[in-house]
Order: sequence, then structure tokens, then C-alpha cells
Amino acid sequence: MTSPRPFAPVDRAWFEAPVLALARRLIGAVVVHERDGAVAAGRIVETEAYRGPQDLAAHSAGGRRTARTEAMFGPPGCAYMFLLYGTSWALNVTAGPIGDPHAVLVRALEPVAGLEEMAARRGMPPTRRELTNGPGKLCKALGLDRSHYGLPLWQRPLFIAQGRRGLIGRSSRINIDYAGSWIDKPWRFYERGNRWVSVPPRH
DNA sequence: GAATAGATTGTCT
DNA sequence: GACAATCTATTCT
Repeated sequence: MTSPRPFAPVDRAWFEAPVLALARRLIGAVVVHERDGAVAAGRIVETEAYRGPQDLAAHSAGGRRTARTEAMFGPPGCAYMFLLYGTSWALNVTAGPIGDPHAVLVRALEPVAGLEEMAARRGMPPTRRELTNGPGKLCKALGLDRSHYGLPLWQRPLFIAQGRRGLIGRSSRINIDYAGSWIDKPWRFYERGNRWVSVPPRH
């Protein structure tokens, strides 16, 4: 076994794209978290775009700007972390120019490095889909939480690296029943046929 | 495999 | 005090 190829952060300009384009671009890219000399990383296989202030599914709907949503209003390519149901953290990549509260939710990863550490954090074998096939699960596997709020994703210790592109599909978003007609927007992107996608889309 | 209920806490009303 | 871009265990079939 050779040691894993080192991951290189993408350039800051890589994130400068409309939120839907960025959500698509992120499929196949790799999230890398370095801590204490250890690397945990996973290929992104599922994302969702959130485009406030118009999008009622976004936390920034109606231009709501609070301590929680502040990162969405900042520069693109930063981590917007938030807590779900009091139990799970979720990772978003901010998008759009400064002032436009857009973000891309990372919903599922295919583990590519640091498998043993991820398995230990999740308390299960690294071969299980449940290791990283959901927004909360992948944050727990990578060791991400509140402390990563607002970090730029073009530099260590938490960054995006280039990865192999796959065939991309799209569908409506998951678990946003409160969002009226915005439920139906096809703003979820995923890699077709990848077993780590959280909810297998019906085609 | 599908459906259901309970957990648990930061954020906002 | 209510709620949430979810996860897990449990109870069916």
C-alpha cells in the first residue's frame, strides 16, 4: 500500500460561481479535514443549493441576517455550519458575491482517506453506507462542528480539493416540507449510481 | 425494507 | 416556548 496522495486546496476563485453552478461543481470534489497530522477526506456525491433571500427553504429566506446566518452573507467558499434538531451538525459551502446569502449543503460523501478515524468517530465499520451518507453523519465522521464556522475552504485545516468527476443527476431537495412551492425546485445534485448518496432518487 | 417515534440544543419569536 | 436543510432504534411486514 502506498501512502495517500496529498490533497491540494483549490484556489479561492474556484468558488466564484452562481450557487447552482457551484453545487454542480462540488460533485466529485473532495472535502479534506486535517487535524493533529491526521487526514480525513471524502468525495462529495450529493449537494443541495440554497438561494436566499428569495428561496423559502434557505435559512436566509427573506434576507434574515442573524448570528447564525452571517456566514451566508460573507465571501464565497467559506464553511457555514449549523445545528440540526439539536443533535447533528451540517456543512455548507457559501456561494455568491458578498451580500448574497447563498450556500450549498453537502449531503453525502464517499470516504477516500482516514477511513479508520472516521469509522472510530461513527462507531461502525468503514464499509457501511451509514458512515457518511447524510449531512449530519458526514460531519461527525470528519470531526466537524461549530468550531469550523466561517472557515475559508481554500486553505488548511479544512478545504476543498479537486476530485474525479462522475455522471451527475439532479432532483428536488430533501426534508424542506415548510418551503411551499420551493420544494419542487430541482436544486439537489448527486452522482448517479453512487452508493453513498443519502436518499436514492427515483428517476 | 418501510414506517414510526424520540432524542436534544442553538436560535429565534 | 417552539422549532429545525437529521439520526437512530424499534417495530412492524
